[in-house]
Amino acid sequence: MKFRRPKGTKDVLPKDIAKWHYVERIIRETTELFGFAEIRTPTFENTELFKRGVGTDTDIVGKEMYTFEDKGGDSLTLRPEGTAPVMRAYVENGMQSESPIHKLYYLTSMFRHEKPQAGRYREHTQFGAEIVGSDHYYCDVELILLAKEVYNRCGIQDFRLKLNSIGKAEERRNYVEILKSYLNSNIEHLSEESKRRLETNTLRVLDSKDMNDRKVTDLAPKILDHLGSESRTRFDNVVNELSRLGVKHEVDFRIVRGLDYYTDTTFEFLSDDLGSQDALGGGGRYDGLIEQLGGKPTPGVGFGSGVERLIIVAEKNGFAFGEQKAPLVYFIALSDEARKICYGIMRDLRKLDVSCETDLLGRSFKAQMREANKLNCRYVYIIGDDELQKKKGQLKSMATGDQVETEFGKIKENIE
RNA sequence: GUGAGCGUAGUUCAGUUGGUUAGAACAUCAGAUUGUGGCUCUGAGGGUCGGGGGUUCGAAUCCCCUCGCUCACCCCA
Repeated sequence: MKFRRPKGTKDVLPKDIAKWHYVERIIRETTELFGFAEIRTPTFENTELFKRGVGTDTDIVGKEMYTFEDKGGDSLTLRPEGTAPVMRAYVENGMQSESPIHKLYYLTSMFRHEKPQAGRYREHTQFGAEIVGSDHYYCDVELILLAKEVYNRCGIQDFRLKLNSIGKAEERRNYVEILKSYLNSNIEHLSEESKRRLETNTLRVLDSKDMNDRKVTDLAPKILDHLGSESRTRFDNVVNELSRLGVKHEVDFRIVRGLDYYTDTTFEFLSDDLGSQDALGGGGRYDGLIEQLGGKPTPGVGFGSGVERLIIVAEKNGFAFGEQKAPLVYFIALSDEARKICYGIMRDLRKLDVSCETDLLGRSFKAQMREANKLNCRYVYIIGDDELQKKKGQLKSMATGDQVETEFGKIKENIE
């Protein structure tokens, strides 16, 4: 019997891990530079949280959740998205009474039962940031700036930023009625999927890729023309501020997002280096969510961004990730007695933060030299019978080939 | 859930109209005069040809079923 990893999951092997560490570091450093603090929530939550927060008509909740019953009969779900859990934690821990505003970020796995394809996994890593407690338009801008800065620092320059506003709940309800009647009058041109969606999640008809759907929606009434003055002003402020700060963007009425909690600003970052799944990240404002989860009415805005996709795009752009660090000194012992001496020297060096390792297979001298070379060690330290006698080993630089007799206790002084 | 393409050593791939013990490169390991890496040379290990069934004297090759992978639809990060 052969075991395979579950469909849609991945193994990150040692040869690729340096890449992940590097990107994770950029994400954390950049996000903290903007004054965000990390928050960690459980890998699974009560299923009801996502039904309530994300919405039962969404694809995520409707057909993509990993839901199971535990031994106590509770229905639990592996986190399919980051915002609802963070807001649950915000409310549950009374964070609003610590401070009127919180800037939070996360970097963790998300789980969705989808059919895997390029850039789409069943377990994927997302970093996201949320600003809770303020409805100031600059919050929206700040988050966009943060995402942009992370992308830039990963060598990604040529992504597209698309923006839209879907207004406040009531404005959207009114608009949806207008859109519905327009779509109904053109229903014979719509795809089957869009016909179904027309009733369940009308806005989503707008982001259909179907050519015929697009012909219909191109001429559909636009939500931006149906916003109240407050929403309209906020949207104009966001757009103008982005322009003023030199952030390229385009307004696109199709950016409606698939989660129910969004209000007002919505945005997506798209890349051409990603095949069919072209979203690098996306987000928006969710002013009703916290109330929905039982908290006091509190505004919030956030985004999520796929780390696998970020790495894919960075790689395509030839980004130089760091390399795995090689041990500095490789110890070669030519006898059992010499080996014991090595173990002691290595213990002492490691206390001094000098990285070192030695052969664990009892291999030949030549094989050990080869190993040191393959690992890219800067030095080898050789102890044979002569060296045991003199209590001085041979410290050899792999780059120059130079070799100097060095006392057992004086290796650190003779390297670097 | 729907559709298309692809499954041969660890990896990337060859494999002639079905015909002997299924190959190469890279990788791995070992050796090339006594205790010195990279380059080179020599050699070794490693495959139930995704799995099952069928046709045939004979199947990696033909047929059927099945599983897996990949990409697209869908959806999103």
